[in-house]
Amino acid sequence: MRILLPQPPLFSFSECRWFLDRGYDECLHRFEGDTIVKTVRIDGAPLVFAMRSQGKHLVIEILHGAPGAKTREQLRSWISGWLDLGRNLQPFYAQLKAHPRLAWMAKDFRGLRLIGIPDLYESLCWSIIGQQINLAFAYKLKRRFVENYGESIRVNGTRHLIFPLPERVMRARVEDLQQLQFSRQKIEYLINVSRLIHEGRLSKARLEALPTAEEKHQFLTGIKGIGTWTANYTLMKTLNDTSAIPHGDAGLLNALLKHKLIKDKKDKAGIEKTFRHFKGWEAYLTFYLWRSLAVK
DNA sequence: ATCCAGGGGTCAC
DNA sequence: GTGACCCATGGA
Repeated sequence: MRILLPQPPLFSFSECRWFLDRGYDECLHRFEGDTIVKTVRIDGAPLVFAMRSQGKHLVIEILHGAPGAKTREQLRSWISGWLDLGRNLQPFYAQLKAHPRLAWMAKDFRGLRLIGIPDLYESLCWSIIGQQINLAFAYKLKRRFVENYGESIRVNGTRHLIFPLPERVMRARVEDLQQLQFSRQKIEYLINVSRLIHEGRLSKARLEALPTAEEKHQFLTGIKGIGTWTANYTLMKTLNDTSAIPHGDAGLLNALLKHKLIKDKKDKAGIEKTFRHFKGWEAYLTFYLWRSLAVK
């Protein structure tokens, strides 16, 4: 009962693996050789799948979860969004190759896709958890969050963690989360977002229904704990908006400095000038710039 | 020891 | 609308 997904042009599983396997303590997926094993929720139900690249396809196997036709189709669609498989990267590569300082990335990172976080709740929680702290610590906090409030599923003797449901986090005790080294603000934001999602006042569908990026941005920043960085990060990672820029992002600024595209971190003109060459592909440029921090 | 982390809210001016 | 301050802790 395998699912086959054709690999689009300008897609490289090994390039995408860079992001998925960067050495951080990721608790929602892991690699076993060339195979990634990941947990997701499909219609709220936990599912564990394995995926590897084979020839011209991605081969997916469901290890846990109802393998019905509907689930398979939903998983296929989920993975397509996660790896941004439906995107034609040709225009982005044309712009990238024309850039005097960054053209090399088109060759060196060829086939790297914007790896997303299709689940809005997971995306917002991760943004809140990761705010202001270094990534190693952020992954530690995420693991504690998932281990304490999520579910765990055993497949062939291995334990797999499933991201928590908002209803559970909504009822979490502040003291318990403080024990896990969450700051009072992060706890407040997490519980509040959990409530909004659980009550249906905030959902991916509701967000997608808003006609413009500005309205989506406004809707998100109206929520406590979600500022301009998180709003744009969400548009980029969850709604696959290739025009979104996570303004103020530390990694983005460091990469722009590294490639001498800005003179300091307040150089708004330099930032604007750089992104002007990548209209419609700002999120991809950002993702490639993050990638560039890991080389040389 | 000091500064920065894949920020955001609050408050003073 | 801008800037100082706080949150909390880890890592370099």
